[in-house]
Amino acid sequence: MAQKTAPDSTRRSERSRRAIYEAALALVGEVGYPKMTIEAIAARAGVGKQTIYRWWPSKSAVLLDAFLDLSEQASAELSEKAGLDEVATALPDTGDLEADLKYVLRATVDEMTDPKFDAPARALAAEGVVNEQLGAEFLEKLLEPQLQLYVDRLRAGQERGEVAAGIDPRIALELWTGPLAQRWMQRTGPLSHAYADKLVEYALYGIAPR
Amino acid sequence: MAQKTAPDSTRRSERSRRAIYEAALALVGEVGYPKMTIEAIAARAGVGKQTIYRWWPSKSAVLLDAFLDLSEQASAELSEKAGLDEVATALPDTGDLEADLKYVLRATVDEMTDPKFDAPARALAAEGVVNEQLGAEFLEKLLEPQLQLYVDRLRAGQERGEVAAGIDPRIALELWTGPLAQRWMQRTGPLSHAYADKLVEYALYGIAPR
Amino acid sequence: MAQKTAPDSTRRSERSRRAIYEAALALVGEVGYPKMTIEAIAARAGVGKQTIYRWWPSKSAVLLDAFLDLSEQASAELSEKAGLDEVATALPDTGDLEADLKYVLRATVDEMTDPKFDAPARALAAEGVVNEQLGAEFLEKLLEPQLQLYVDRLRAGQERGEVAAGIDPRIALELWTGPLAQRWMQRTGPLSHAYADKLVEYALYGIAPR
Amino acid sequence: MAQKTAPDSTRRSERSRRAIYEAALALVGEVGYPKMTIEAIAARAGVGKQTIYRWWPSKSAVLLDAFLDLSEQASAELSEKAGLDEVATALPDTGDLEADLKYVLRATVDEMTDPKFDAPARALAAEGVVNEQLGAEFLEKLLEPQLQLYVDRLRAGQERGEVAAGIDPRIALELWTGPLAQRWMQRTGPLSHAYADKLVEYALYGIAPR
DNA sequence: ACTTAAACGAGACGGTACGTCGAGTCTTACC
DNA sequence: GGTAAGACTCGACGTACCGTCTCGTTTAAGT
Repeated sequence: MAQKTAPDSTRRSERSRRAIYEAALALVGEVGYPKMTIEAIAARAGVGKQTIYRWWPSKSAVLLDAFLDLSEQASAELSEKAGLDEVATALPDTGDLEADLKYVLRATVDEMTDPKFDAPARALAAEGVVNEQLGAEFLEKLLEPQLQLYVDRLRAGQERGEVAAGIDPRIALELWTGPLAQRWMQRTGPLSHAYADKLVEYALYGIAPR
Repeated sequence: MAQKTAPDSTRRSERSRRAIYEAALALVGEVGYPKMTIEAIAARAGVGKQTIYRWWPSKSAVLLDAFLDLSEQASAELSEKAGLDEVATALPDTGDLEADLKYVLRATVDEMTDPKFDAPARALAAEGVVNEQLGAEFLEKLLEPQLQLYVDRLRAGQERGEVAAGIDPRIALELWTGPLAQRWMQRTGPLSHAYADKLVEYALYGIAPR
Repeated sequence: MAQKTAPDSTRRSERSRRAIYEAALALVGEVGYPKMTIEAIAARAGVGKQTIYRWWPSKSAVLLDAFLDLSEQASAELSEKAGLDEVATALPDTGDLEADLKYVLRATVDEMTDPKFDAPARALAAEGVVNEQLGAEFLEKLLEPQLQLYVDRLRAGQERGEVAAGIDPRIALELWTGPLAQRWMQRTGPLSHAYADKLVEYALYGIAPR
Repeated sequence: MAQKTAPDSTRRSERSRRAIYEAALALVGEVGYPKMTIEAIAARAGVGKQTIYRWWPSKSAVLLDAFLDLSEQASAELSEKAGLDEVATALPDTGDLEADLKYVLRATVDEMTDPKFDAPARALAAEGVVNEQLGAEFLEKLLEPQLQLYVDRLRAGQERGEVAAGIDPRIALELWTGPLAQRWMQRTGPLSHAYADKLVEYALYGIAPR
């Protein structure tokens, strides 16, 4: 079942790939997603259109890869600053779930607020809402790994009695990721550290009188 | 601050307006948002393109109005079926917050699952993520009124002691709207009545051991 | 065989008619024939589009009437200046054909050079080349009467022996009108009094050695 | 003074160029110049609109090139039929100017009467009346070369005493080209061989009694 | 080091949709 | 009933990108 003579990735030009990522990210920030056209990316990257079409099926796929690349770099840098040899692979676990969650959510708020991430991330999120295939990839490569960290931390908490035994971690984590995502995507309210803190508290202790 | 000789809305063709709404909703369902072009809407509605451009600035604006119209009709029908003279303007309040919320959230899940609503709503939600202006209008005209119902119900609950006094209703309601929105938009998990129920329970009582 | 309820010309607005003529002539001069649109004429004349469509079938017809009106006014003025009670209805006949023709052709050159006449006349001439119906009307109402004057003068000349007996006046006159028309329409050379004089001489005496 | 990144003519599609010429000529004949739209040409030629806009600035320019191409082909064919290796580059010169002119003018009348040439030629002539730029090109590329042939023949005649010494050939030739052009463009009378003959006679010997 | 095939830049191509303009028709309100 | 105003359907405009397809020109692997 031969592809249309699939390209030989060993001979791929790294130079072009990087230039395309940079062009895509720059354009989505400067002129917005709809005007981030394949032609514009090619022109800005000094690359032939065919080179883009050879390696990606659509402009959203280009942007997704560019953004994944950006994220990797960013988390590598972050880990480096923290003096680590490797990228962090788990949430902090000080034994105080509330504090740990607040710490992480504040960082998430900061990232959502950073314009460098905001433009491409919004574009991808939006595309994913409507384009199931891209949404799945976005979910799998970006969201899921992050959500899994919460699952792990919650399970650890459960073992230690920080979290009630019957709780499904997969649903529990949505008590804060959901609201954050909604405020970010639909702008239903401001994103702040104070808000993040409140979310954690409400999620942990509920809104009914104890 | 004169527009470009704004059109005279008293002479507007009601016939065309309705045909445009129907065409837009049908197309977004049948071929998806990207292929729901202005030309296709015009052709299907038997209308000149100019008639669309005269009254709306973009295809997303057309779809928004079409969807608002659809929502109005739908809620009018719903109220009628329920034997009411007017459209429902508040959440049920039986004195049992948990039950009331579950009832409403189950209905919300059903709506999110209804393909008639799904396609246009997704398209608008996606557009709103990226297009701040449209997002604001979507929020103001559709989301906000619904969120306000929760605020009202929660305040009533607070007075009656169903909800802790210090709770900010505006944040509290996100404990369930956020997760639902996220599952719907980002497909992070299935949308079911059982899920809705769990959300309400977690939100009310928290995930920490009581 | 009723027309589409033919308009009642007795109730026609003279005011509008004049305004339309002025607008058409002004526009054809200022922006050229292709941009002399019905909408532009209506707007400039402060007139509804329908008023134009009621009385004329096309923009070329409007321009033709406007130009005929202009010509009438112009020749009326001319006659007035010459101290005549009526419009001139014949070429001068001093008994010297060569002198008479030179006099008339010089005047024709002057008119062709006058920018007030040039723009609309060119537009109409061009339209007439391609649009047989308009061409016929242009010929009948404008050209033919002028050509007839030459026929009359030539016949008078023939009786007096100024013109050879066997000559067909209808063809003879084209020896100067043809070249003038060509230089004007196709810009094959400059239009000047000297050129007009030469034409008359060549036409009268031929180019072969006598 | 760089154009807007002028296209690379070495990579131009010959196939498309020919198809466009054929479509333009066919359309101008079938539906007339005003309905010979760029879109119709593109559709008929099986070509994208952009391919037309890339190489020509307007539909009149397309038609001019198509017509020039047609003329070249036609005169090539003509020469071939006459058993010549090259295209004829001069008028016949038998020593009898009258006969030579009559021969050529009869051929001109035939061409003006041929519907294959008539439609595009009229359209171009009309456009040239109003559009100075196109008129100049029409003149330079089509008319001028033909007129020059007369100049050459007349000068030869002058040397041989067929034409009076003082005659300006550039004006003399208009004695027949002007009338022919006028009859063709303005339909002031029928175009026939007899008419052509008369024109030559009048032009050579004048209309005054000898 | 040389050959050679694939990736590359460039950009012309057949298309689709854009947003605008004007044509010609129709309706409304005014005089 | 003619008129000014202007909304309507329709079709073409000229532009922007799409995704495909040549063109030479690098460039890197395998001799």
